[in-house]
Amino acid sequence: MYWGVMAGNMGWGIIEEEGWRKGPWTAEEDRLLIQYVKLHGEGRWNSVSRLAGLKRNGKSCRLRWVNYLRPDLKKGQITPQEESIIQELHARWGNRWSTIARSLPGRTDNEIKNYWRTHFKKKAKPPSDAAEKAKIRSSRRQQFQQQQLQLKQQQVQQQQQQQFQFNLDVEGIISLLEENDHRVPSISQETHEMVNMYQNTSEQQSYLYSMFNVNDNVSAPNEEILWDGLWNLDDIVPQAKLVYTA
DNA sequence: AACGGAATCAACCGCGAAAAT
DNA sequence: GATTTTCGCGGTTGATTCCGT
Repeated sequence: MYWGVMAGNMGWGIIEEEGWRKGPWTAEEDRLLIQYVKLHGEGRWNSVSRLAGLKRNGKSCRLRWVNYLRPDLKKGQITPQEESIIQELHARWGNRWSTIARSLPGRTDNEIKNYWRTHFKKKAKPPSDAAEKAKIRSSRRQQFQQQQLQLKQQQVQQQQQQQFQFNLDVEGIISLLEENDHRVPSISQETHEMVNMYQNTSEQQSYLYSMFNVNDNVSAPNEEILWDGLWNLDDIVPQAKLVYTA
C-alpha cells in the first residue's frame, strides 16, 4: 500500500521547532490516535498530544482520523455509481467537497477532491488512441478486482462484527433476564436455556454460537426466536434496546 | 533497462466560522 | 462584547508509483 511504503521510509518524519512531528504517520502513531478516540471520542483534537502522548498537532490528528482511521471509511476505489454521484453533485455544488462527501457514506472530502482532480478534470477529452483505451481497460480491471477484494473483506468484517455484537447482546440478555425474569413470559424457554448455557462453559458458549450459526453467517430461523423475544423485552424495558447488526 | 512526464494520494497550509472563555 | 481556541474546509504540495518511449 502506498502509505505503508511511505511510512516505512522514515526519512522525513520531521520534528518541527515547536516539537510537532510532520510527515507520514507511523503504525504506532495510528494506534495511539485510535486509542485516544476510543477513550475520549472524536473532537478536542488539541488535547491528543497531551492525553495520548502523540507529537502531532490537533489539526494533523483530526485529518488522520477523518481521512484514514475512522472505522466507517470505505476502502478501495470509487465505484461507477459513486462516480456518477460525484459528477452530478459537483455540477450542482461545485468544489464544495465536504457537501458532496456527505452524500457518499464512507468517502472523505479529501478523497473525492483528489478523485475529481485526477479523473474528471481531464475527462473532458475522450480517449484518442489505443494506449489510452488500454489504460482505461486496465484501470477498470483493477477496479473490478479491487471491488471483489473489498467485498470479501467486508464479508469477513461483517461476520466479526456480528459475532462481537452477538456476544455483547447475549451478555445484555443475561443481565436483563436476571433483572426481569418474572416479567418476561414472552421469552421462550429455549432462549432461557440458551442464555443459561452461555453462562456455564466456553464449550457451551461455542455451542450457542453454532446453534445460531453466527460463524457461518446463515443465521435466519433460530435467531428469529431469540430476536422476537428481544423486541418483546425491549417493549417492557425500553432502556434496554438491543441493536442487532445483521 | 533507463529515463521522464503523468498520475496518484497522503499530508500540509491558510483562512474563516463557530464555540468557548 | 472581545478575545482566544478549536474545528472544518478548500487549495496546494511533494513523494512515490505508473507507464510510455
